Amino acid sequence: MATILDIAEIAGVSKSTVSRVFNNPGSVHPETMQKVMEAAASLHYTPNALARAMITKKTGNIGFIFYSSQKPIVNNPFYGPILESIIELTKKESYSLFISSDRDLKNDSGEIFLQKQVDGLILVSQTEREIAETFIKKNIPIVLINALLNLKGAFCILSDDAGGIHSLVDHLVSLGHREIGLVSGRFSPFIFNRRLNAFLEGMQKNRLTPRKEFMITTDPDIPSAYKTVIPFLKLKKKPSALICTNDAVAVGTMKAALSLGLKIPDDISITGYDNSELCYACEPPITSIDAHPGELGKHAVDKLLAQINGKPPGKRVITLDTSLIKRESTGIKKGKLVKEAVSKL
Amino acid sequence: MATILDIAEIAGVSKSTVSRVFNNPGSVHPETMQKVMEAAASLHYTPNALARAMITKKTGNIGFIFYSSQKPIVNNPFYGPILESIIELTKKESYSLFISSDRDLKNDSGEIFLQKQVDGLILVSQTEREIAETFIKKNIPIVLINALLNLKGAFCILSDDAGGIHSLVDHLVSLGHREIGLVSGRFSPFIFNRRLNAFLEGMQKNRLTPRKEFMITTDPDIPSAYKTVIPFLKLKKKPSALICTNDAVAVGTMKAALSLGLKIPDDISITGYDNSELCYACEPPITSIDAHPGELGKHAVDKLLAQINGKPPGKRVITLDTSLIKRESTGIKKGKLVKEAVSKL
DNA sequence: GTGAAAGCGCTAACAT
DNA sequence: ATGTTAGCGCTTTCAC
Repeated sequence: MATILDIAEIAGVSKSTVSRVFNNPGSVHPETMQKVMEAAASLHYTPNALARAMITKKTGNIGFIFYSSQKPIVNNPFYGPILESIIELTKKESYSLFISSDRDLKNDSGEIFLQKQVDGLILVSQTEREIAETFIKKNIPIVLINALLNLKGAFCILSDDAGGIHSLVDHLVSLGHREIGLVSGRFSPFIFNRRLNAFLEGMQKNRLTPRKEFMITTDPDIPSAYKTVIPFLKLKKKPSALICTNDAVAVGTMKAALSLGLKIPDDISITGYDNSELCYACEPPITSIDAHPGELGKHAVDKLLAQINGKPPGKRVITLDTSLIKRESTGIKKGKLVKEAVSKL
Repeated sequence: MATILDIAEIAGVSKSTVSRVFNNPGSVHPETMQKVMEAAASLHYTPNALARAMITKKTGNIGFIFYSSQKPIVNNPFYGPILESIIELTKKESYSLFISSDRDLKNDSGEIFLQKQVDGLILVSQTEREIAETFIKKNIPIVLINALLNLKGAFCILSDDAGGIHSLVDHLVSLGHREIGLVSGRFSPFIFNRRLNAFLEGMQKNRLTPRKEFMITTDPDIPSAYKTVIPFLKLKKKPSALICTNDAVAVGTMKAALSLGLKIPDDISITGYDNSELCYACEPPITSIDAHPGELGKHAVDKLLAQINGKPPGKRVITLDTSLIKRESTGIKKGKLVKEAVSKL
């Protein structure tokens, strides 16, 4: 592998001049520059990013760290699009992206340990306070997505889960539903609880009493949701609408309902969350919440780069709005309430 | 940030000894080792991976390079799971994973240029011969996934697309179908053509003549497929079965058929490819091909690490089998052929 | 078993 | 505008 010394020799200049050609071209005589460029090309020279980073203390790397218990991170309707947008945006700013799990942040003895050199970190999903503190202390900028830490230097990008769930409850209520259930997917505790509490709040705001029997929990994939929900749907007493905390759960729930001969939305309305492809792959298409994951990624990258570049990073906590996407899985509640509901529309 | 020099001072030894403690613990007196470890702990020492890599010429990094035109790479039913498995496996081997697009491999003047230091690269989807050659020449091991290059040192992991498509054709033929169409998603030319040719071959093997009017092309997402396929399905003369080159295309096609009042599989059988969640999210569930993307990732990592560690990497080209997953979107062809078909089953 | 010294490839003062 | 020098943090001979 060619080095600047090889180039310097061929071009008949010192290695500092070669270095300048690449880092501060303005300060070099055009003719010298020409010679250096030619020499570099002839050697197929590639600068050694390591050596450069050692001096500049800038690696040009950003770490994307995910919560290891969040098993499918790439094939996740929420985190996948976030990662996709972060890849895109960091690339645009000429940063490279390192992917690893939070478990790799600790060495064998459990101490927090940054294996790789990075200029900043984006920590996604559940994040331990200790991890965040360690990096802040080491002056490595961090941004958290979907985690909230009351810690100076811990910039948090959140989605307005409460708003999302509220808009679903309101939507269902406006359709005449009073008995609304919740099918919660087992996500990180943070999100799990955020959505659960939002549901309780949303019901309360509408002067409705959430019933414990109408709140169930499942692994957040289609087959699990299907299995979990079948016995529940066989019960005599069941809600006229179900809010599922993500689309996979909604699909499983819907399939279960259909298999039991229930009509959707006539017999039961169902909503999802994430607004993934699943929503319009199934029949009927599912009403869902678009959390704009790409936007979350964008804000995270912006805040991280601001910190790295010493610019004012702005507010420490940002919560992004969600959008309600109405589809055919939700409809007017059958029965005596129909008229009232219609008048509300 | 603490360095080995700081530790050396506290422990009262030379920095070489400190270095040895971390790299060759056997060669150090237990007592000395103890002192060094304590000093390191007290300083929350983290080795500088950059400095180490500069000397050892091993970065512990692997690059995952994707074809930039392959836009959704993370949220892709085929490449997503590959990435997921590669993240998992490289992590297990204590490597870090760098993600970037093939476009970042070239500098402004179009020269191939490795911005980051890596021990090896996994190049996914379409890969330019020139890129592969450059890295091989620089002695950086590479493995290609879903690309075939006749080039010494270019290890290729392929999925048996032909086998997959053939098993679909055979399956449909066994159900009595004779008029089979193809809805091709616009993927990379390599995969596009592989599946197209496999279709032609598969038909031929069954002594059937593929008809050009029954072969259409679409962008590989649900809404595009839906739109593309509607006018086609309105034609009088149409096939009794359609092979779609991925699940999203199949879902779009199925939705279009259903919207036109066609019954599936009674009026038309439809197959997908990828065996993603979409297959069982829709109604009826879609017959598809599982290409075992996780296995592709595993083979890629294995071959790459073998090269990196100087072990025999084995065969240069590996083609992995696929599995046919039968579901309810395919059924016996209606009409006079039913009896014959049933007898074949 | 340990220390001294050299050097990985590069940048960044400091000169000139 | 260019060359000289020092040094980033670490590993690795080579002595002892």
